[in-house]
Amino acid sequence: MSSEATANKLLDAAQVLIQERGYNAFSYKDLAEDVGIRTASIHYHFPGKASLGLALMERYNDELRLALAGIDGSGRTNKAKLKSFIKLYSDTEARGAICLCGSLASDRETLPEPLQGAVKTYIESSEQWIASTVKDGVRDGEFAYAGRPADAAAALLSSLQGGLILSRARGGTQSLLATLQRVFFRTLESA
Amino acid sequence: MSSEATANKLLDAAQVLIQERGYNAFSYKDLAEDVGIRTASIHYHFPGKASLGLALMERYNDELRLALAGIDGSGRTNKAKLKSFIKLYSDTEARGAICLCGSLASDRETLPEPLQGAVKTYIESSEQWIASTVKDGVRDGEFAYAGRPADAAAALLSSLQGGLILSRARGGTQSLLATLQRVFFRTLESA
DNA sequence: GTCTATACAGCGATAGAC
DNA sequence: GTCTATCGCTGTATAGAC
Repeated sequence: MSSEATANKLLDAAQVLIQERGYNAFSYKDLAEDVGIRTASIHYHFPGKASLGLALMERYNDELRLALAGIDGSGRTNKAKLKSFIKLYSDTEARGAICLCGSLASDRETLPEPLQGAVKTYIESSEQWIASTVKDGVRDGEFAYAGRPADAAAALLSSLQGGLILSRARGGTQSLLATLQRVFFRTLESA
Repeated sequence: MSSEATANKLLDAAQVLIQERGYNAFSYKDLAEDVGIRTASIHYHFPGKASLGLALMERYNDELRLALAGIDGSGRTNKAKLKSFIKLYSDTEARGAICLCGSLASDRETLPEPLQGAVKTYIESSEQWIASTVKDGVRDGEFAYAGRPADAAAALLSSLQGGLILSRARGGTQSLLATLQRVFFRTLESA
């Protein structure tokens, strides 16, 4: 197995485990069993848990950048772009998972500092993109929203992150994220 | 020291630790140091970590019931009541903490089943109270909101829980919760 | 009620063979 | 790259003295 292939498998397994259980409730043993190697071998790819966590969150940030660039290049309306963004979270909800960033943010005080920084980057990137898209939508006459786009962005991201956590805890069958989307667009259509 | 007094001190310390670090990142050693006893003595009050966690969350649910009853008995407007509810979260934000329920909900998959149930109770109680208060506010002409009160409730609670987590992760100086309140009332005033 | 002493499992991590 | 073997530490929990 090439080094990179194994490293990616480790990141995949770690991401699932952190989204399911949190940063402090997964072990090298879990990881080793999922990937099919021994715990000692993990240290060849990542010297410690901190470096694995940082690499994972950096990959997650890269994926976000790629996803947002894809949405921006789609040429759709700003409303449709926001719906695509929310769909990223709906898909996570459908898997019964929470956002990697949200999971790590909950455990923030126990994270190594570089990982805290990567989490912050994810949040800021998301907020900036939402705010920019809301602003464009108002400019193009898609929304009537008279408040600050940055406020709407903070409210949307907060509700999505919180919504994923509450959705799993409620264990309900209906989609909480669909409701959050409805309420958000109602807000944007307020004058 | 009476049994009850020590038990309460243990719950107090555990609550701070869980809100800071999460359920899986605090230990009996932390608890013992905070309260000033030995780890073995904790088992006299709570046979295991699971029973301590459940007792803590049940106390938290009791406090919520009390707080909501106090707000309901205040005779203020529904808008003022909702502001009082949001203030419970603003105060938590000001302490740099997150909600005990939100912290536990993030760790859901690793919690003993009875604790999961208590978390769910907290969420449902909160949503029902918000929905009921929004409904009364619409009836009394305080809001113009034409959507379902339960949807507004889900959106508010999600944004408050997510907002506390994001606020701490951003490490910002300005209050995110104040922004969330502003956006929420803008939504309620939409037709 | 709280203590000392201890059991025992799990953790991340390292050394060195292959 | 992955292995076996092992280290030191920390976790929850128990037994029994006081």
